[in-house]
Amino acid sequence: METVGRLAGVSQVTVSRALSDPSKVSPATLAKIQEAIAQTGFVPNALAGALASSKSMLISALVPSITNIVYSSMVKAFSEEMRGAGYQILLSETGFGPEDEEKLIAAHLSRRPDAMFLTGIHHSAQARRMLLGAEIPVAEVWDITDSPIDFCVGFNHAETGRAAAEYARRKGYPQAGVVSAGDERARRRSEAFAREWERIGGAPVAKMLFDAQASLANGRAGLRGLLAQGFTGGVVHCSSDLLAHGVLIEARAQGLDVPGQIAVIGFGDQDFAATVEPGITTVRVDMAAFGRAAAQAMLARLQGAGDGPSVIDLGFEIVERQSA
Amino acid sequence: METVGRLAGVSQVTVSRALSDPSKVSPATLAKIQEAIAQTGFVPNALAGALASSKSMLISALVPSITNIVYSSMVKAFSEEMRGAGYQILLSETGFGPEDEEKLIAAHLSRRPDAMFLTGIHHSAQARRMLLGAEIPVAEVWDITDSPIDFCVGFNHAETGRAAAEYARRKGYPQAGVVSAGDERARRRSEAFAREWERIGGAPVAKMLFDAQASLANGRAGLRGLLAQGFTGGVVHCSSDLLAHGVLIEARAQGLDVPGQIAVIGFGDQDFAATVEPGITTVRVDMAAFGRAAAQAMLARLQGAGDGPSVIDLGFEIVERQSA
DNA sequence: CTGTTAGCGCATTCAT
DNA sequence: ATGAATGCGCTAACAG
Repeated sequence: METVGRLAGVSQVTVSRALSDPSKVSPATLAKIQEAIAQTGFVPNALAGALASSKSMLISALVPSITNIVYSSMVKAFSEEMRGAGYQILLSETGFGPEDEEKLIAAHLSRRPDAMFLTGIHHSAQARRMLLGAEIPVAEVWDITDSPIDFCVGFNHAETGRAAAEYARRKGYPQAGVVSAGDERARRRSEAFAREWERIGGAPVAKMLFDAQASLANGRAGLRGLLAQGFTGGVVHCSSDLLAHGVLIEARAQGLDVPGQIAVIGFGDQDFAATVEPGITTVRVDMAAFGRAAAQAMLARLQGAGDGPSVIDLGFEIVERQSA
Repeated sequence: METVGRLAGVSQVTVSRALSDPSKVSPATLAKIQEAIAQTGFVPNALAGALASSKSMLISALVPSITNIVYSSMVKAFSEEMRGAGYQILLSETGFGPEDEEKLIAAHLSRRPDAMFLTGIHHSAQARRMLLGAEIPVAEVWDITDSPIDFCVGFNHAETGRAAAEYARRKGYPQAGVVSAGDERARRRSEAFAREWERIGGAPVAKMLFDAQASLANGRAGLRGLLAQGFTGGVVHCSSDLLAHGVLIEARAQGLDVPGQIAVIGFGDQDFAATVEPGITTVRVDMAAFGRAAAQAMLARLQGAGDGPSVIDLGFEIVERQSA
């Protein structure tokens, strides 16, 4: 800025002003400064700016996996919204489980983000302490709790399982099975389905619980596993649409009619759920909406507009298609 | 650090040393400092550190879309590798097209990243100038060119199309069609397929070129479009496995035999390509490998180990399955 | 092994 | 509308 200023015949402060609030500088000098910037190829140093102003315009975001469309579409919506307000996103993957998350949170906080986006509501005590100590807005997204660190945006996972169980019972399927991916929230949905199914009179539920992430291959293996357990037909509750699609493929490969012999309920309402044949009956949750809602609540806090609600439940809805 | 130092009975510098290189501090004071840190909940300010040392330990990464598994898996592999060396990733979406990319590059450079990860080889002149001016390692990934800004890691997109055409001709399919997504590289693959197919004696190629991203729905619409154009059967080259899967679904919905009436070639060898039925014949490119290779080359430059090769061609391979 | 002295490049007072 | 002075919290020499 010093150099640019000299070239424009003004001081460093004036250059700073021209950049942060052009209206505070006379049009004539503004023009000279802009020319000097163009000539020198000057790029302001945001590190120094952040240090001086203690506003980094940086938002930290931590998700379990960026290759998982559920999280990446949340982050996408979130960052588009935040970018509109001038913020950039420092994104990291935590994997599933709070161990490494703690180190990551520390690393992120050292960059003095203006706010933080976290996935889920389970964080180590130390992590909570650090977050509280940072005194910045913290969003916990994709799940809800009564005691968020700051605020949470999500829905009740167990409730989706119960709703699916009730739906399936109403349809009169003779048996039920679940196929579930390894993450904690997926398990909670599946467990809730099974428990509710049995509670309202269903026969004991066959289970295929994977440790790995959801994939088509696991969906196929899941149905094979259920059949091997003596599951002879009925409804299969899957912790994600991807698994549901895999079950569909395996059912067809085995010559089983869907939904006549095997009915399938997915989760997520990904775009392909409506496109495959038969269409997948599923639980719709609007991933992008979580990202947007988190961003809006965060921006409100960043702009000091009171604290707003601390629990934002966006709910879900069962979408009936042909698979169940 | 001042506060921590007072608590530990040492000066601020000693605290700095204890953090950056514990071996430069006596075990006794180190212990005292660590205790003081624990008591105060001190989190070092990486902004100040970066400003003072001109090493931000930050890597900028720009991808067209984070919800696209192709890019997100590249970034995933890249960031895992870079994180191992202590770097964090500042990630942004550029969308497709170099317009907004320029602004994003400027925004990223203002944070003084130690290096930059770019997708593709097409960047505005102004962007190139800024990047060159920043004097940092720049990786251009997922495509290759003879004149990278710094270095590139990718493969020849047109060549994949030509290889697919040759494969398809050898198989003797009577006609060919292409279904292509909107991005420039997808187009290049599709165009190369069509041109080569016709060059080596194939009949004129029917085309369905979408402006949008690939999706199952577009794959289905693509096959419908080809059939409407008078395509009566033969091979369909798709710019991605997702489109290929959509074509497969539509073919089945229309009662067309695969590969008897409709043969399908995809691109990418995503995990589902081997799982669906019939398995998708496709062009395998190892997304994670691009990320890793980019990271390794970047780390070498960051550690000043000469400049290394500036064009890293990781190639591709055709994977034959049942669909073609 | 530890402390002192200078900046890093800006934003933020307070002047003028 | 502009400038001078000060400090954000740290690292990098240089002493001792």
